[in-house]
Amino acid sequence: MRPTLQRQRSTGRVTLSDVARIAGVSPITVSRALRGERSVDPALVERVNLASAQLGYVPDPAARALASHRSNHVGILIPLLSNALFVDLLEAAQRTLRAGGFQTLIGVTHYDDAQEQQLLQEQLLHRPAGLLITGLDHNAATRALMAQSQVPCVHMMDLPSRTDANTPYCVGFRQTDAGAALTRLLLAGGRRRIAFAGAQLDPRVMQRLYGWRLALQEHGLYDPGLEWLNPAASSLALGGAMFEQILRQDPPVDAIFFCNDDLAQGALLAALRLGIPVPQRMAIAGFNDLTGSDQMLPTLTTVRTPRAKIGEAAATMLVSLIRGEAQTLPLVDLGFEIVQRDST
Amino acid sequence: MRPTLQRQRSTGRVTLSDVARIAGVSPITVSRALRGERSVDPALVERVNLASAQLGYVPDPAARALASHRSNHVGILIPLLSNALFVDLLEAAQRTLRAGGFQTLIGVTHYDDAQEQQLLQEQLLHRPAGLLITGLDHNAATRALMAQSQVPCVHMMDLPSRTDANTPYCVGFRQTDAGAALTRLLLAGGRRRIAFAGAQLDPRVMQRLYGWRLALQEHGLYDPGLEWLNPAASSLALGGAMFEQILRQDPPVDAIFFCNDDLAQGALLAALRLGIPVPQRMAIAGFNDLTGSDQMLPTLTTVRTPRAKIGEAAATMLVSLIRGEAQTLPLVDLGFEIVQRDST
DNA sequence: CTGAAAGCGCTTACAG
DNA sequence: CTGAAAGCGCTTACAG
Repeated sequence: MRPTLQRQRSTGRVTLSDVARIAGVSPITVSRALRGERSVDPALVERVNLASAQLGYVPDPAARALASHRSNHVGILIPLLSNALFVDLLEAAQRTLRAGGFQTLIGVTHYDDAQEQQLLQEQLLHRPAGLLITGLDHNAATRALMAQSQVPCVHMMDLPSRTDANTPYCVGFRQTDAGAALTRLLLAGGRRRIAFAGAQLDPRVMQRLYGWRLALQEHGLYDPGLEWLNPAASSLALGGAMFEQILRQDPPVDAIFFCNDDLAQGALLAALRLGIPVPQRMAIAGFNDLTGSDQMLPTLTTVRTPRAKIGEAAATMLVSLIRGEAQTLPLVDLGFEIVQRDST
Repeated sequence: MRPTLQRQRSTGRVTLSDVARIAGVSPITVSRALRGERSVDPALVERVNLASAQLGYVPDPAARALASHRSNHVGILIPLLSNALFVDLLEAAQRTLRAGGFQTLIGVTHYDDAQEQQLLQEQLLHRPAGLLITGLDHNAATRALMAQSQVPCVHMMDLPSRTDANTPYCVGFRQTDAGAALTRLLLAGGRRRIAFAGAQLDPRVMQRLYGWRLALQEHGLYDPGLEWLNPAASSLALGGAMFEQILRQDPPVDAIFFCNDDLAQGALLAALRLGIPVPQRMAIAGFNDLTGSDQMLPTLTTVRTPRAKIGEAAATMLVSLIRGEAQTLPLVDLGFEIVQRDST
């Protein structure tokens, strides 16, 4: 016997053809049965499933992607991992997507348009089945990439101010309303000079700012001098520094609405350090209800945002878009909750 | 003319063959030139690069993975995203891997062996080029999967206690030494009854515990009653609760070594709430130097761990393993740094 | 409802 | 140093 000239490239991997052989059908039928395509004889589906389980068959994602021009990846784009908010969003989305059989590709944009575009481009190379992206504001290049790719996409966190025929799929809550609601709580508590302290200045912070502005204007208490905006990243240290600045303002401020809890926590610690009584001399409120806000001294009044629910609902919506299932509304408002504690 | 019977499946995508045609060489030569394989005429490489740039060619990762049995994915396994420690580790690793042209697949194990195994299995389906995994302790099934897969792997955070021929690739620092060093600092400050408060009880926490034990034994001050271990997840609230418990211990404790900064921060807040003077009545120390520890009142003494450096160095090591470059030592010790502040 | 053929876009294994 | 052929493991597009 001469040596076999067969070219050996096969890994020991179980393939579709192996399943087909055992089930006694063609490979295409196996493919269809396993993907749950209708129009396959239920009896054959049964045989295919049996053979597949018996052999421990698992489809090769690369082969599938190459043939179908669509992978089982879902790209997720978030601004930061250092804000617990986005970690909660991400974990919930990832859990839901995994359950649906998708692999997540995570891109951290650092609030940078160029990085966002670059990350999207890299994700698109993998022909993702879907995209989950934070926010509604993206530059033209990014929007063009998304549109060209034809990949289903759900936006998280923000909701458009008005709905029309072109409304993108989005799951979130109304940041402006939340900002206004928190401000009204402070007003109801008798505060008159309420400052807004914002960092990062991303679109969601700006929407909270608008909400705050609206609420003050309703009462004729708006003063541009009460806007303290710093483009630096949000942190405890920055919150402390902003608190000290605002404390020196004249006429005196009697409440501060920080755009994120870490700033507010930093302010609370600074107040402790300086011996400023909170809420007597100064009321302090935050946003997001992050870890530790209920442990501070005094405990922090804030807005609880439903980021885990948003991540889950956005992923669920995306999966049903990918599967081409009947879609309900493109816009899901998950609301928010004011959490009043001792700092106001 | 009869209609063309050509089957239309092509996307408008630029392929290797397009580049080959323009460059006037065979597709295989393009493939080799672009992958930087040596043994291609430099003049041809030049032509290929030109043609490739001109057409804006980008290789299809799925086709590449299918043909070569290796994707450009790198799997990363970390326990949690809710501990800032792992976020820093992840971000640094991901940045380095992206620069090397790899896509990361992130799996969050929640300190659960079954989840870890499941996530690894899913990642392995994608035939990753490499693996980055947290810690050295994994169950038999996980170890078997890693070994079978033959995928290069680097372990992060931990270092094995002894080195032998089978030492896995790892980048981290000696947790035991760090635990002992921090304890010795407390001893040097005159503390005699030093409690260890641990949560989560993962392998790294246990190593810190051993270090603490060693240091106390050196001074004949070890007492098993000083070990406060709680398997629950680490949090500010838990730190506060543990502080209150330990405070009531008799004979009284004069210092507490918390296994993670969030516990210590919670303890500091509880002390403030209860009016317990820190460090006079009780010294408090943490571990990791997380965000906010330098903002607390008093500021927190802790151990600064080089997680960003670990992520970067581990990724760099992995990339060179993937590329088959000459390897230096399989073990990289990045050390740690004691940060003495006002709480001790 | 089912299948034979072709193709997705690369790389491997040979050969020269 | 270079290439023609085959193959990776699936799915698409036709046809019946």
